[in-house]
Amino acid sequence: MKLREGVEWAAHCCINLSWVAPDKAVKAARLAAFYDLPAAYLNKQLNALGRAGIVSSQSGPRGGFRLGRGPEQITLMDVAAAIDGSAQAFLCTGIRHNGPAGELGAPDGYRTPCSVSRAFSSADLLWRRQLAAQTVADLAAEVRRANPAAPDYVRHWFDRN
Amino acid sequence: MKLREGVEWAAHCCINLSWVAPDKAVKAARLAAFYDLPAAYLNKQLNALGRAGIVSSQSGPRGGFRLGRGPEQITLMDVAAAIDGSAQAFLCTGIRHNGPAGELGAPDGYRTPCSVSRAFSSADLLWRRQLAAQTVADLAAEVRRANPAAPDYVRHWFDRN
DNA sequence: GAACGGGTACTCGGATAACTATTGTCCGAGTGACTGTGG
DNA sequence: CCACAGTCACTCGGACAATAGTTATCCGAGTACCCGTTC
Repeated sequence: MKLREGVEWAAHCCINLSWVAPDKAVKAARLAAFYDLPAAYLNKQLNALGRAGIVSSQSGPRGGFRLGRGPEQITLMDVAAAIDGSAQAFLCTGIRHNGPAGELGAPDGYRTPCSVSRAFSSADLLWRRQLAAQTVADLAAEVRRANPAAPDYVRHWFDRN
Repeated sequence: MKLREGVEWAAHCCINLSWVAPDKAVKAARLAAFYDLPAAYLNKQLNALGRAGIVSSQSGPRGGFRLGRGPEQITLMDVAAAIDGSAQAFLCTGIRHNGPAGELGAPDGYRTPCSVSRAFSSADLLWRRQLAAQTVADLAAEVRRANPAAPDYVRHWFDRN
């Protein structure tokens, strides 16, 4: 089980975007440069955030990305789902319906869902709840507590160019 | 984020193995036939379970697999870790140390762990706890509740050959 | 009749190949800003 | 001086390639059983 690397990038970018002036768009290349990331690929991830409404984008000169809504309205689950998809980790393929095992459920098939599937779903649910409980604003506040200079530093760095 | 398909197979096989006589080994081909799975590939997964001590294996005629310990001692987390690896879903690559972002932590580097990483770790922890709280014995009992005929059916089917 | 040794068939285990998904790159479409011209 | 049209440079967005990871297959190593032989 592995999350795509883009999730990390996207989360950090959201935090940074929460610190720049709301009316200022930051272009992908600039966001990438802050962490030495491949610009074109980060752009791809930001596209995904855009499709999910987490950021809004604008083409052309003075274009770029900005948060699509307040940072307290964006959860980590939103970000993870936008980049990595919202499918749950365990996909029940229903193997118990195949072969001799299928006879057990006859004649009307299994009625209750697979116990294995339910077990994993319950774990998934906790994972999702925990991510949904943490917003970009929360993370930004935490970063600020550990490093009070961060917001200003970020804002000014993105203001240049 | 996606778990390997083998996790599902392994979980079901563990449940089935919990129902056959403890001194009877079941060969991979037989376990596979029960669900119409590719035998050689399932064998690979069972190898992984063996390396983790979840099942014990024996070569040669009358060989096969059996549970390495009582089903109440095997958690779903054990199974998932054996097949899918125990690394957590979110791997912090520490991008904040790269490029201009790295200057923020200067001169002695960041001291507290990345807030994004911590957020995902907390979700991971809940996921793991939930899986670790459910044993193969629990799942087997649940299957039995939904379908009381299952244990006998399985035991007898695996007894033939 | 019992014990022993060799052969045989069977099953796991890891090495090898095919395939799918993720990661990375590139170029075209769209957009706003700038410049020069005319009123 | 102001308004306007044309041109240009810039940035996103999706199409295309490279790489890594997962899925599937195959053959060799090891093991217990069976059978024939010998004491």
